[in-house]
Amino acid sequence: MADAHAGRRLGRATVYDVARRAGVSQTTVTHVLTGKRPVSEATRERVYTAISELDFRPNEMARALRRQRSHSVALVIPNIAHAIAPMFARHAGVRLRGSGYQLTIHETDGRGDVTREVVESLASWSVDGAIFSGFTLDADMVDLLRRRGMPFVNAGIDDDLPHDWHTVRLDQAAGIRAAVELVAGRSEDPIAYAGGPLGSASAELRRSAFSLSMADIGRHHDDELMTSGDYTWADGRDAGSALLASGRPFGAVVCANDLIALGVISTLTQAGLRIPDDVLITGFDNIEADGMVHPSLTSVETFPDRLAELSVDVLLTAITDRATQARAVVVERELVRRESA
Amino acid sequence: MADAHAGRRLGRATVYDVARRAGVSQTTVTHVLTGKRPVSEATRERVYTAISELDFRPNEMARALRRQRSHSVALVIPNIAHAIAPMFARHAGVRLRGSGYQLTIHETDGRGDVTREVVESLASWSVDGAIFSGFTLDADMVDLLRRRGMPFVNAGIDDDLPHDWHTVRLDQAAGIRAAVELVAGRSEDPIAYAGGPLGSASAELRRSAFSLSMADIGRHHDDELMTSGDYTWADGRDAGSALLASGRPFGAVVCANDLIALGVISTLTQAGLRIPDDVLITGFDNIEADGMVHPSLTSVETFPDRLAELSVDVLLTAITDRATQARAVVVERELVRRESA
DNA sequence: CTGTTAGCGCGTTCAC
DNA sequence: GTGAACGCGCTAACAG
Repeated sequence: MADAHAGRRLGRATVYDVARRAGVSQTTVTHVLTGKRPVSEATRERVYTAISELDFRPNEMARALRRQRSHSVALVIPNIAHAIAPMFARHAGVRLRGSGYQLTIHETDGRGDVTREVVESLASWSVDGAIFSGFTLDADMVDLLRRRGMPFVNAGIDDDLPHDWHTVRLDQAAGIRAAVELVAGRSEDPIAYAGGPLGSASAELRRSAFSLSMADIGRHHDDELMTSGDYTWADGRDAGSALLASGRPFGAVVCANDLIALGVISTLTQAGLRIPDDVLITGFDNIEADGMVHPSLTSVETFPDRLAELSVDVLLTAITDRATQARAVVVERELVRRESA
Repeated sequence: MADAHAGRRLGRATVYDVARRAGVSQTTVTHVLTGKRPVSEATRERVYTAISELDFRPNEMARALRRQRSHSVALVIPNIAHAIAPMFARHAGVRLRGSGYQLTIHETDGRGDVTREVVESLASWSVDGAIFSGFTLDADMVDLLRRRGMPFVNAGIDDDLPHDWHTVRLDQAAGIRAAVELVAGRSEDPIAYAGGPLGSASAELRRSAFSLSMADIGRHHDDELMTSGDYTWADGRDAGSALLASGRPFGAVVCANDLIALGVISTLTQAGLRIPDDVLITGFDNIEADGMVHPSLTSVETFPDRLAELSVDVLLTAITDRATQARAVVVERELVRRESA
């Protein structure tokens, strides 16, 4: 009988080649590979030998086409080089590989149109699910994802709205509260707040967490001692100047992130104030630089590893069991004490 | 006549659906999509209408299977969260998307066995080519890549050996030389060197670049004023202590990287020395923290964007024209002057 | 426990 | 300028 497959073999061995060499059918080879049905010990043995002799590897594209899923998960983020994104990506990747999945990374630059385009493309790549991290999905996008039947989780979001999709939140408020309690316990003087940009959900949340925490511990906050600006070192310097210019005395500055804190320290130090003797400073994010500056910066740690692992776990559950109700997980934050407070 | 394809449509529209709706054949739809053969204006119009009406998107897995290439390239790195890796990944991704490619990232933790496994898997994903960054490929791996017919480029390597494959090197020596010349022009006192780990190719290269540069400008280097240690802040602190303990006077410390430099500054400052008045300090890598410390750190910049773009360009050329001779590109480095020197 | 057969959705001959 | 038909390599009914 003519061999329909003979004479191919330009590149790598196929299941068919393995089957022929092992003297079995393609089906059997597949089932040795996937373990989806029992194969006799002897046959399996022969198949494995053939596989290693031919240096066979299943073609993942063919698999994905056939199965309609690629055993890969997408991470969709604004910027892979930003803040905790690299750590998040790293830990998510490790966790996923542990479960037999591959991670692909897609940047959006924070643009909605790009995000939409990415989502559309994910479906055509047979991606099994997606993790959206570092921003909150809008209703349109959620709708699109659902229409495409793509399981997803929205991770690292820092608003405090209720959402009816899987979320893994960062507990902003708890971090700020810990910082407030720390400095309040160490200084009777007024406590200042160097905040993030007005209008940013995350910044507003941190700001109100500050006010609430102050009220909770019976301390009055002074609006003159609250600044706002971008999450940058330069704006942190400005914040420091503004606080000094206010003429109000203050014994501590709780900052909305580390870059701002470092800027504040820079200004105050230049003005002759000593940290932490004259003013206590706390940051937020616990970036690498915190331990390398003088004074080293007390900061609120986000756990990118926990965040990533929880996100992956939630997603994998959603992939396996598409009917699960929307889960909302919260990742705690923790104060890392250093010299500045 | 029975329609063999009728009744499917569980998920997304296929070329066949588009063809039927536009009243043409699959073939024509494909050719409208790929532009690989002329299609009359009228037909094309009808096809496009059908495409948008059905919200059609080609299934990338089917394409990849058919074409034996996925229009994607792999970035293989030890650790996505390390040093310039995030920036590299970002710029490589942007550049690739600009050319219609998708980037996938694969971490190896610096382990040879993982690297090998990754390479094997790349072939089965029909990846078009690979960028290996942050380490030098060994002969075995190169051999494997060639057997698999996978175009690749080895980027961000910092040894100075000749290689017969596509490379994009970092010019270590030029950066060190610039630092030496800068501090030599500003201080007549002996120049110290705080180096990286003994035995690391990169560290050895930087160290010898230091010695050579010193010789070139007619300055004698003192072995007592040369330290070694890991590329960490802690080891930088030790380096600073060692230099002080040597009892030799020195007017500058050229450091093998920024973390070491920040550690050195930390120690020297604590010992009462003023930077840059008493001692000039230079770093290497130009990390984000450099601009946020006091004094801010003069450092040697690596251009991750240039490195990434050149790597992509070399790779794409190799993919297009597999016969090109091994290319060796060098990315310059540049001194960024700040307060410390 | 094993084999036969029919596609997954597309690109690409070969024919007209 | 357009179609019919085949197969990329694999998995999954269906059969025995």
